[in-house]
Amino acid sequence: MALELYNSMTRRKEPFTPITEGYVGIYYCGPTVYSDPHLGHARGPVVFDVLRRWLEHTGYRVRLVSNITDVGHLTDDGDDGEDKLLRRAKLEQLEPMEVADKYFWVYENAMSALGVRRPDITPRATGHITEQIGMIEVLIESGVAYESDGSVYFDVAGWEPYGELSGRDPDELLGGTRINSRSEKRDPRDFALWKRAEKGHLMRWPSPWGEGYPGWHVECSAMSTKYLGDEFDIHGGGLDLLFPHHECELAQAKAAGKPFARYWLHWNMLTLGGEKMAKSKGHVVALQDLFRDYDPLAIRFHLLRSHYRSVSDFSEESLISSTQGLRRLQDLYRQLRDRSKVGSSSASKGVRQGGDTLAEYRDRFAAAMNDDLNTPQAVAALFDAAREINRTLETRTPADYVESALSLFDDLFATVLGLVPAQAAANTIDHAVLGGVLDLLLEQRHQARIRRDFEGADTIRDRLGEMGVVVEDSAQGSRWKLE
RNA sequence: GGCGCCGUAGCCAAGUGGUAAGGCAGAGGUCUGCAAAACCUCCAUUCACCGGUUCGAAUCCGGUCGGCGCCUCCA
Repeated sequence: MALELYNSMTRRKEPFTPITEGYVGIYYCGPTVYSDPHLGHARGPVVFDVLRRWLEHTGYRVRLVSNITDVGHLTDDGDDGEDKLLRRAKLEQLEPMEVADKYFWVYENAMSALGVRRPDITPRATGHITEQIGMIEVLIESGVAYESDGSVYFDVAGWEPYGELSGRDPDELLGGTRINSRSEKRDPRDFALWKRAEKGHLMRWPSPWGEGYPGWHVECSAMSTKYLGDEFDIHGGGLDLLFPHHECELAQAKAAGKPFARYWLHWNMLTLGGEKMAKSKGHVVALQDLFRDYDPLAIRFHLLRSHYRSVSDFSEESLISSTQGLRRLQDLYRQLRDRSKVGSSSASKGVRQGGDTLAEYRDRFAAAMNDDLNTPQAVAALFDAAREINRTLETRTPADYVESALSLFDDLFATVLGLVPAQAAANTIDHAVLGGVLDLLLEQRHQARIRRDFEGADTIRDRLGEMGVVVEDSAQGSRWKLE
């Protein structure tokens, strides 16, 4: 079964066919870096990270581009709105670029903790002023943009398809728009491509229209097409960006003669107590705060346990339940690695396709992922696989079954969903000494148990437990693991 | 007002015409010196409510109630 994705443009699931066979170009809108990232900022990157991994797993070569907005946006639709970055800069007594850089790295580190692989390209708006100016010039030449007193606006009325993505009727947009008599816009619906920099405005660049700074929407049109071509496969973003941001991006790009994105993917909002997380209202859960109490990978897992197009209401209770569930899968993965190491250093590699009784789970996983990235169902398939594997491991342990199970979890759990801590791979080497010492202690404890010195055995277990080392006894002997 | 979405067990959450996935929590059991882990069993005759279509609906249509998003910056 082939991949289908829900395309916001057509409002349907569509079979995914890339422009160039075997290659996929993806762009999604990253954050404006002016304050600490919150949980809502994590959903898109995690979902697109999994999309990218799934595409790669199924044989595509992917180029993933995600921007960083480091030119703030206007805080209101008036001509004298204050820039978010500038406001923050004043608040923190910093250069605007200092603010952007500070929060860029906070964002980067948070995404990294969440197991999000870095995009292939992370373009910053301030690094692409030239491209943006170039695109604006094309739009002016085409007659769909006009200069007005040092600023440039897109002429919405002059672009017939406007509204095609969001399903909005341009004529009805007038209704709710405030009439501003002193506006330099010809039409209240027109949006800024370039803004004249007033005196004291810190971020400014020279342009054919005087010193100023780019409008918000144009950066994405310019940077996505620069790195992915005038037409590319997938454009993503939060549902809250559908209008006006993506509508405007699309209008600009098409008016400049670029076919632009073929599939538009929008992830839905995260809510807190039923209300959308919003920085402006302080109604957010900061990622840094969550990281103090929860494993970042559990947060990643939690995000994948709901479908990206559904609203997901966040609570610590639900995150705890995800933490528990993830632990079960990770424990099994660890055990499979241990068993594989012990049992089959020589015979393993070639045998795995022989007795793959777990193919059913791979198929279910694939079917779920191909169905518009239904990660909740994919995860469910893994839980079912885990139960069967655990059951089998209790009774008999054919070497190829262990290899087959490990292969399944390597591919789907570790590689595609990215739910294994990065250092796990290096664990065996880094912890060689630690492991040896722990094995020695467990041997001592085993001797104590044989003597029926349970007090002594329990002391070892308890002391290790205090250090974060969990000891588990089984028919095959005792195991330790780091919590 | 315009456009759109949602309401599934204690909690989280799939399923959008064929008779309710999965996770967490909970109960009982197996194993164990104990514990942990794991496994087994149980846990929604029912999908906000009312009508309709259909052999058959959580899924389609109409209505009611409740909640939310976008239309201004927003992941």
